[in-house]
Amino acid sequence: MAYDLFSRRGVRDVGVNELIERSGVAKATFYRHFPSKDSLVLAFLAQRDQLWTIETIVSQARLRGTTPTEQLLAIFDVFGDWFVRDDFEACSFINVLLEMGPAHPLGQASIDYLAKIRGHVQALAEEAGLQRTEDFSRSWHILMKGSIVSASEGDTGAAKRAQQMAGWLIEHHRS
Amino acid sequence: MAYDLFSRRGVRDVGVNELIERSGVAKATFYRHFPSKDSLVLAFLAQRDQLWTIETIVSQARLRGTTPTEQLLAIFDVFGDWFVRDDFEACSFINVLLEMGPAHPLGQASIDYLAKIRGHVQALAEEAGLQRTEDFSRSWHILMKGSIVSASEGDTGAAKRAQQMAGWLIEHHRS
DNA sequence: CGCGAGTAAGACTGGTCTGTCTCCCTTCAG
DNA sequence: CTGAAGGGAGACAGACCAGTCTTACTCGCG
Repeated sequence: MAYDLFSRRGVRDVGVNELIERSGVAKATFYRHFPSKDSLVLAFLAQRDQLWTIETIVSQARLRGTTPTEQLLAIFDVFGDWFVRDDFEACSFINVLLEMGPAHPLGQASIDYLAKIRGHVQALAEEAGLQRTEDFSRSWHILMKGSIVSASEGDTGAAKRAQQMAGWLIEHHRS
Repeated sequence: MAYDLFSRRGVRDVGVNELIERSGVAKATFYRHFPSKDSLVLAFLAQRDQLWTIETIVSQARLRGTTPTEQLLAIFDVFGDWFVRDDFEACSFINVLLEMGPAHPLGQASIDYLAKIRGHVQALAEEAGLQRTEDFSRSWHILMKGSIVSASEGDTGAAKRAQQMAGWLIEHHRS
């Protein structure tokens, strides 16, 4: 409920009143469960990490490839399918970070979840036996985030483009 | 005035009342010049294109390199200097696009200005005699946008990383 | 039965937002 | 000198915001 509204329209555009009304819960009940709207947004970000990062991107990518290298590249296959969906809503972590700024607690939380994504990439890179996996995952993440922004602009081929550069990146981290 | 506030804190976070008060102009006067806040934001985006895209990124990059290829790569040298500035405020076009969505007029305008940036890259690629410059500029733009988001997260080395991948991209578009 | 916990509904507070309107002063042209 | 135009200051409207609180109702448990 709140997840769909927040991920589709952004955390700033959806007010507490609307959430209350749509979920059929009373306002006092809401504030008994969450001390503030920000704490609900924090819960949303945690749910986003679980549903999107872990259960969609990472697990899908692991399913689509047999070797760790294939699984890494498969991330952009998953992105390719995701970018053409009509309910494509970009990355909530990037959205919240840019909307609230890195100093805001919600921006900080977004930075942490983005670092977690980078951790998944780094783990796959380790499994693939690549060199300098910290640098690798940071470069890889640039491709992921850049392609997401390009997809927001309407470039549905952004995933393929990023995947090509990702292939070169893997090559340069083999030795 | 409005330019600094909008670019630093985002167009949604800065209200008309604050702009009025800081600029010492009367509210009626403001609304005589601009029919709505959105039209002021449109003017801001145009100014951002002029001051930042054209007069900072493009002209700086052209100054720092002698050949078109060097000038392309110099974009990320300019980014590197920009990322470490304490008043680094990311890319207003990306911010507005993600904040308002691609359907909103301001989101559309941001998409147009981002396409303009891609046009500058494509022109440099033409000068450098690269192949498939449309694809090239779209891939290049992924690196630009990805590194900006990474810089927002605090990765000050994002420009160097993007520049390395940009070098590989140039190589693959030579023939 | 009786009581307390939880909840729906929604009024309310104090603040914000965009945008309109009034009042009054200054400036400048004829 | 006079009158029109424009701008500063700010009240105001109407809508929204997050968050608090009151009222009335419905449960489950002893």
